[in-house]
Amino acid sequence: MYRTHTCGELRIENIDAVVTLSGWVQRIRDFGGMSFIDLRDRYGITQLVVDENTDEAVVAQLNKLGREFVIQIKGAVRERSSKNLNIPTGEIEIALSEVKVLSPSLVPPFTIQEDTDGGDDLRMKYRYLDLRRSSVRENLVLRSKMAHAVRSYLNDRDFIETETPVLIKSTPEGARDFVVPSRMNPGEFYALPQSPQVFKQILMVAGFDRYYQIVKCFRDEDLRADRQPEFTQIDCEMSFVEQKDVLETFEGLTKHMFKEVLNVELKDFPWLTYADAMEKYGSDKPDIRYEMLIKDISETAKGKGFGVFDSAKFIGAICASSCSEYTRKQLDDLTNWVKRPQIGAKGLVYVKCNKDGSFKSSVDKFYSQEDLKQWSDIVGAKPGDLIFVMSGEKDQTLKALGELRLEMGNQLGLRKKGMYKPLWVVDFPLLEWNEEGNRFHAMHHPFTSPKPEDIPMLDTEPGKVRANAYDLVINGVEIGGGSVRIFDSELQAKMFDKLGFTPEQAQAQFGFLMNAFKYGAPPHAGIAFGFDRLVSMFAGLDSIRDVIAFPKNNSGRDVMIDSPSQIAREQLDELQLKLDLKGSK
RNA sequence: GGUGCGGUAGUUCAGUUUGGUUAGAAUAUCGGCCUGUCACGCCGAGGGUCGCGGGUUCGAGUCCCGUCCGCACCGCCA
Repeated sequence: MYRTHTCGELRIENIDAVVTLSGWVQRIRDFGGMSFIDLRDRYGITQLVVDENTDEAVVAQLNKLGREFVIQIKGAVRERSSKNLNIPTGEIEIALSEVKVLSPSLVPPFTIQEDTDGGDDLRMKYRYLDLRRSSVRENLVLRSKMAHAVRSYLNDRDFIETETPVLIKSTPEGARDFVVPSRMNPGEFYALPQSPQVFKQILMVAGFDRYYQIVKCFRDEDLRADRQPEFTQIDCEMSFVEQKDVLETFEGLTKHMFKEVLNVELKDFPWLTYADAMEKYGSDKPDIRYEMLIKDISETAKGKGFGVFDSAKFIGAICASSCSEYTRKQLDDLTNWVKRPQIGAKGLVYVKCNKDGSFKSSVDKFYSQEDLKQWSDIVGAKPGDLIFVMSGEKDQTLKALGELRLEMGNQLGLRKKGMYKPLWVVDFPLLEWNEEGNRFHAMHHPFTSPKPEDIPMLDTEPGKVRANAYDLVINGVEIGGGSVRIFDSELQAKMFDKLGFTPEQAQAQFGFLMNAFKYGAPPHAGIAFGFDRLVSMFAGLDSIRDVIAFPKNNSGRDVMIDSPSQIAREQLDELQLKLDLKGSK
């Protein structure tokens, strides 16, 4: 028997018990005449003690121990003479009577403790050591709890958890696919799913009525702190429902998770149309923990002789509270910040609303105090506030103001951790124009149903057609999205036509789905949540890497197992594949 | 594909702006002392391809060019 107790278990009640423990040596504190060893496992740390009463054979073995050795020990539980009330086991210690090394350890390349000295790269290479640290482990425990909360909520509501295949078919729409060659079908490839989308819709045709799956999805696109090539979705679909039914169910799921896991009670989620989100926040995933709304001041700002504004399609402003004392340097820094290529603004106009009620702006030459007062009224500025104005093409300007709004939110500490403000963004456009392909792309995916009242516009103004598509946004993070689906094969065929598919292409790519729709498809709708993002939000982290046991780095590499890697010539031969690498490697 | 920041003891970093003696600190490791620590303490030791390649210079961790790697972001992500 390796242990009678875990290292997090023993308390003052266990005094005098003779116990066996196993775990890792966290640290040895050697006082010459006596020594303390912290023994660690997943459950906690228990202090072992060696003193003048300890058997000499045991004392002799101490010299051989080092950090991260796995040992098994036996000893009597006793009360500490000097207690540590910071840890649950801090009132007791084990007087060692036996020590056995189960497995020695090399000196680890970084310290296994809360504030590790290891950098990200090194931690990933030795992820098995990094995972021994309690904070990383706790993130994964949190993840497990959240998955449990998802399953209990959905199981209670008659959802059926169903697995869908991972080796599927490549499609040209959307993200790049990861592809897998098929040995038995030379020259042909599977693709890994970007989402189980078509399978869950077919499960609805099959009459499953309510489906869910916590499932890996794959996209061969560049990575970010919140984007991994393989990631996990809570994927769901429901039959005989309308948009509001889906939103209700998954607002309920979200509230359930917050309550069960974080003990946070969320209020009902507001709805915001995509159009309003863009107008007010310059983003389709607004952070509504704070106001600072974008206001249109085009009317009052034009026609005063300031050429930049006079020629602009749109002039927008936001108001930063209590920032009128911003220095020249701070304003210059912000101006440079919005001029970076990532934002791409041409410039930034400011208006300081001085505490005495006067105004000082970077465009005083063109605008009177009365003009500036008008702007300040529109944005609702008070004396002591600072107004930022940007102009240009409407969509670009709104987005730039949205970025500035987020930056000011950061600077002013308005984006508070531990405060959660969810909302539904609804009525997304069905299509968006793609300059590169010179055609419309589905904004959500090609199975999304247009709003019935907008269907006539499909032929006249496709860009204006709204979809029954929705996103769940929390604190400016897109947590999930979904839509009411098309369940009519005719309308689905029309959608493919609008997306530039020939009937033959549509049939080849998605014929199985349109055929399925010909055999009695129920109205259905669904949603998928990005599980990793949700876990990282619950953990208070900005990156999803620390809530994934074995994440990939910025270049899509797993530095621990060193993948991707080359494969043997024999494997290529078996697949009848030949490499033709362009650059040198 | 693009922009920015970074790469110096096992590790995390300082040193680079303004080129100049033997490249430092903390921590880790090893040795010594220590009976109540829990980030133990004290004393000592070892430990460096300054990412790599080229250039400028009497002299390069420091300046220039190239390149590789890491991180963040833009593009991309239906």
